[in-house]
Amino acid sequence: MEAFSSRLQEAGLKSTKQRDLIVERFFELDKHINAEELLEDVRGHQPRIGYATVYRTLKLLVEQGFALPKDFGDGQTRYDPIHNQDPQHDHLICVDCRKIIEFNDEELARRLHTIAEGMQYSIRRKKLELYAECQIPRCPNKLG
Amino acid sequence: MEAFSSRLQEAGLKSTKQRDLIVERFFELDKHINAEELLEDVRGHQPRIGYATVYRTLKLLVEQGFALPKDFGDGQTRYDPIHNQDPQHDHLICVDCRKIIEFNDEELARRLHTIAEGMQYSIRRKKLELYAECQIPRCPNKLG
DNA sequence: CTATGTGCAAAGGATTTGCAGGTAT
DNA sequence: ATACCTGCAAATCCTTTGCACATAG
Repeated sequence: MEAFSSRLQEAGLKSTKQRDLIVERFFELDKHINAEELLEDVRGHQPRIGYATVYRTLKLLVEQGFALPKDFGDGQTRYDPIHNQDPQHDHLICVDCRKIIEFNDEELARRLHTIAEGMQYSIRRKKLELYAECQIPRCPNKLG
Repeated sequence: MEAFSSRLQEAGLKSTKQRDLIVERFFELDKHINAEELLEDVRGHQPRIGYATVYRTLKLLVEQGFALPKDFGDGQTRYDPIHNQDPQHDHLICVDCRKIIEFNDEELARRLHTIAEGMQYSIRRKKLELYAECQIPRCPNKLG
């Protein structure tokens, strides 16, 4: 993503082949990935890349507003790529199979805005996760 | 809380003075506390209590449904006591002073229910946090 | 009695940092 | 040239575990 490259330049930071690869793969994979998974993927292209570089690049992406750290309660931080076209979505996590579904709801957004306003606050960002069970009997996603 | 004591007995677990103290203080303090803060408080009463006991007791409280672990992104797990009278609330976190405000909204709850239903899911639990900025000019809570 | 709990210290897992080279600009 | 980056390993932070002793039921 060239938006990221130009942001780097503005900040006086450098473009390196490791960093570029990590960022490229991060956006191509386009899922709620964690550092370990990203490292593994990236090592398929450049085997000598280390943990530190992946963590440092992810932190950079977060600082520059290209990724959002997420904690789904499994002990590791996952990172959600921000494609600047899409509005910020929420998540529904299946309690049975751990599938993560993204959603967006205008009415919900309006309500949250109203709630915050009522308390004299303006929302900067939010975290909304619904942990839910599939209603379909004998759902194919169900584990165990 | 005696509800907790009886739950312990049912599970064949024991009541000890450390455990009782930790649980008592946890509910008295009644805030989004982390293990370290709770340990510190409890050591004011029994200086020899160790980290492990606090962590083990908190885990017990969570397992038995008396506390909810929360991650507000500051690297530590905080625990929210569940007073069985109150319905499960959400949080608004001030991005300036980190104050945590609890809230409840019926219309919001209905909307979330509708959203999940539309995707063929039933909500088991949710995590909703609004990170927001105070609208009051020169808010006294503002840091820095 | 004997299963469960405690305190300590050591282990664990995820993430960060220090350092001695590398390498973009 | 000279910041900035990298890889490695060591360090750090929060949390869990192993173990020998203590204690509740």
